[in-house]
Amino acid sequence: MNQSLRDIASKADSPKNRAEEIAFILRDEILIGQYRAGERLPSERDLVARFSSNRGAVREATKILSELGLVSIQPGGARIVAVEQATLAVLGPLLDMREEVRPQLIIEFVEVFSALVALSARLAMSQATEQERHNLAAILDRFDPETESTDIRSIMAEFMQASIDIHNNLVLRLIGNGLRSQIMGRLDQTTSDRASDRAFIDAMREGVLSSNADLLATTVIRHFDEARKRLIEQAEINPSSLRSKR
Amino acid sequence: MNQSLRDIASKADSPKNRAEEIAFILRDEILIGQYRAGERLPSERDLVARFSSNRGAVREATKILSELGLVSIQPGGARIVAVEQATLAVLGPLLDMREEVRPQLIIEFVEVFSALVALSARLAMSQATEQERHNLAAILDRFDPETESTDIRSIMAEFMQASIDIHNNLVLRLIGNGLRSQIMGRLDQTTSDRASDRAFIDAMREGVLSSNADLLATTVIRHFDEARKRLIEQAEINPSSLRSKR
DNA sequence: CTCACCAATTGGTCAGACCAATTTGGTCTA
DNA sequence: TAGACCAAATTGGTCTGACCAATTGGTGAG
Repeated sequence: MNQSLRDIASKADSPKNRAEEIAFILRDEILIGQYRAGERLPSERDLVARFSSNRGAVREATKILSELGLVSIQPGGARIVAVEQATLAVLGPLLDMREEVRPQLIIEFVEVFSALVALSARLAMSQATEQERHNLAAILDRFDPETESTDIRSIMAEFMQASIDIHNNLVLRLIGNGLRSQIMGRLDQTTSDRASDRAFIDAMREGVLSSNADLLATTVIRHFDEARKRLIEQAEINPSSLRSKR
Repeated sequence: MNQSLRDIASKADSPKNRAEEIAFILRDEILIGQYRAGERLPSERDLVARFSSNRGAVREATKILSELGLVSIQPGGARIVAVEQATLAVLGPLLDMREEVRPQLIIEFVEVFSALVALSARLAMSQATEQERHNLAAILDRFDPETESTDIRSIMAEFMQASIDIHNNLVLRLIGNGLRSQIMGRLDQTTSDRASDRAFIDAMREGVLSSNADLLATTVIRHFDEARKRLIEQAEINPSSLRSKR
């Protein structure tokens, strides 16, 4: 099929103004490891010189980095903070730039995402109306193993959103927002086993219609666990060796 | 005991400069519902007049709001975005300001947190060394039902961090960062059943030492489910009526 | 009533200045 | 020599005022 799919869906964020342009460059340099944690960021005036800009724009840029949790700004100087201290918003850029950690990061994402989908499904089931359960099932019905265009990933994302709309857990919704904006369009089109996907969707459908929260949760967990294993195989490396890479 | 405990632990964020001061005021006004989603934020020049400041500071402030996902800035005007579209960073402020949604929000937090702790414990168990399991158990051992000072909540937080350090899942860590910074110091000191806490800690301890991931996960889930029910009772309202409050 | 057009408003960019706090590097002292 | 101390340079914080480009909203023509 369209082999440029993976090209279309990446490098999402384009700067809206000079400040963001500068911020993104600096962000990427930090994520790439050009500065080490604890080091000082060049002074605002130096950055002005480097980017041929003005302090206003540079200050807005550093403000963004500060919001991302990548730098800590104080009178006297701004210092780089460890990536581990940052916000979810660094996930996307990390996926875009650090090819080495990308496979591992995707695995880690799947681990977390599956738990959240399972939770969300469980919460939704505990209070969904007949109509709402029907709507959830309808989303799952969009899956068609014949056509390769129906991406099971987008269906899961939609299912997640729909279930969040039901239980309306704000915390889960905000986390979902963060994950979605960081991951959407950055995942490769991995070929998956359509038959097992079919079985998975069917199991979920049954769980939804019978309002069986436990069945749903375990189904989700199991499926994503398989997906995770597949990813690990694709990466052709064992997970424990990857763990310490970062 | 010290009755001012709950006073000490709240209203965490204090502005570091004029820009943050302005940003926080506007953020709170938005969260309080003073502007409706879709409405326009006052123009930068108007805000300058209102806060007797300058455009530089005001622009930095709106930049912060934009990073929080609370406003969308475009040439021609900035518009307020629905809270549901925002970042985890609005959780804390919401807890501080909206007393009506506070109980519900805490319940929602517990629902999500428990799932994440369970996941984190499971992941940690899958690759923890003998030493690491021992360290986890040591954290649990800090719990002492006699002294009221040992807060089971802080122990859980520490356990979460320690387990994250083991499996080193960056996605989970970043989410954990966000939740921690928003919740830390904003939860009331609720009295819990020390006996059941003791049983919970013991069960976790056993799960950790025997490296029984499933036992750990179900233990965590069950405990937090009880905590959730207790919270609902304390709120003296039934959850379904609360759900639609927002 | 609709649409094209124009003027006002708004955000984006820029230059330059001063203040207050921190940092730095040298000096003096024990 | 090691540490305390102090002064100068650096750095972020604040402020002013100006111009540009895009959007917006009202006006007038059709």
